[in-house]
Amino acid sequence: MFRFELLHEDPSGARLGRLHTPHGTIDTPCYMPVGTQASVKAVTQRDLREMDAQIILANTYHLAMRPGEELIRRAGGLHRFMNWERPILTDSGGFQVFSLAGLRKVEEDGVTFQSHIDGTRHFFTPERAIAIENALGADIIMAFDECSPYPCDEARAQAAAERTHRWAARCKSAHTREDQALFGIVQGAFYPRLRRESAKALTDMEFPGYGIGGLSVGEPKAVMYEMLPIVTDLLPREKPRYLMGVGSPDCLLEGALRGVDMFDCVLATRVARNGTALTGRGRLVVRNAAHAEDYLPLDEGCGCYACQNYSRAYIRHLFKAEEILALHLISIHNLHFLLALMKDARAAIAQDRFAAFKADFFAQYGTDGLGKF
RNA sequence: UCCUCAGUAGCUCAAUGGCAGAGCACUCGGCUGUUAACCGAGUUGUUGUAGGUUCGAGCCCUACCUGAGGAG
Repeated sequence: MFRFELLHEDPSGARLGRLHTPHGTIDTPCYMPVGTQASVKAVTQRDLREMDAQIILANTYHLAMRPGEELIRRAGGLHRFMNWERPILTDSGGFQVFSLAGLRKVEEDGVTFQSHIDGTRHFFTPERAIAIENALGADIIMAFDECSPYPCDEARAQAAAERTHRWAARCKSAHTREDQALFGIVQGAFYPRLRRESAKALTDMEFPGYGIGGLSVGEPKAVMYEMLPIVTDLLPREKPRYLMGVGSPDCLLEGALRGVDMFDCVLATRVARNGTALTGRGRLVVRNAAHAEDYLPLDEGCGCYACQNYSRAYIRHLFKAEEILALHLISIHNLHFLLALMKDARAAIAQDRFAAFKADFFAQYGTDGLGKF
C-alpha cells in the first residue's frame, strides 16, 4: 500500500518524488505541517486543505498522554477523529523523551518519564510506542529512537545510536499493521563515522523510509549541512528520506539540495503565534511598531487567505490587542508560504533548475542557507 | 468656608529619614521531530509646587495647587 516513486533527480542533487499511502499521495520534497495534539495550532483542517497540505504530523507521546490512544482507536482512528482524510505521520515520542528534561530515565528496555501534564509516571518502550502508533493509525509511523543532545561526546552518541538501532529492530518486530509504513531513524549526533554506521545499520533492516534525527538541536547550520550528505549518500536511493524537525525556508532548500524528501517543523506555526511572518524577503516581525501603518500584505504577491484580505497594520493591531485572529492569520500565511515554496521547488527540480531556483530565492530572502550573507 | 484622605514611570501601586522600585503598557530580540498565543532584554521619573528641619527628605514641618470624600 505504501510506495515511493523517485521521479527525477536534478543535477544539483535534489530529488522529485511521490509517496503513495492509503490516504493519498504526497509530492516530494515536501513540508509537513505539525499538529502535535491532533491539531495544527490556530488553523482548521479546512484551512490546511485549502493551502494544499498533503500530509500533516501528530505526536504519539502527546496523544497517548491525552486523550489516550484507546480513545482515538474507539473514535475510529486519528484520521476520523480529527477529520483529516489525507495522510498523517506520527512521531514516536522519542524526541519528547529527549526534550522533556524533567524526570526521565533511559534504559535498554525503554524510558521512564513523568508526564508534563500531570506528573504521572510512564514507561515507554519501542513496543509500547508502536502499539500506540498502531492504535492511532497514521499512514507513516516513526520508530522509537534516542536523540542525542548538542554537544554530545562520542561515546555517549555512539551508545545512543546503537541503542536506537536495537530499538528500531524491536519496533519493526512489534509493528502489526501493513497499511502503516514504519520509518527507521538515523542518529549518530555530529560524528561522521557514527552517522555512516547508523545509516548502514538501518538500511540493513530495510525500512520503507528513513528519518534523519538528532539534527537541528542547537548546532550551527553548517554542521547540520555537513552531516546530511554523509547520511543521504548511504541511504537507499529509492527510499524516502525525512529530515526530522527541520523547516526554516533556507533549511528546506538546503536539505532538498542534499537529497532530503520530507521535512516537518513547528517553526512556521510557532513564530506565527509570536508575531513573525515568513516572507520571500526574510522574516517580517509584523508585531513591530514599524508596521503600525503598513498597509501592505504580509508578503507581497502571496496568494494565501491572509495576504489576499488583510494588511500588516491590521494584523499588527490584532496581535497587539491579543486578538486570536492574529495568530490564525499569520499561521495560515506561514504554512502557505512553506507549502508554496516546496511546490515551486518541485517545479524547479522537474525542470533541472533547482540550483538557480535556490540562488534566486536566497537573493530575495536576504540570506544564504547559513542565515546570513 | 472648614475638616479628612490622597498626589511617586503612560497606568495601578510599592519604598523603618539612608542607592526610587514592581506589575502592566511600550520598544526590541529570540523561537527548527511543540511542556511555547511563549521566553528574554530594554526605555521611562525636577516623587504636585515653593520653602523649611536634617549629615541626608518620596517619607518630618509650613504654605500653596489638584483630586476624592465629609461638614456647613
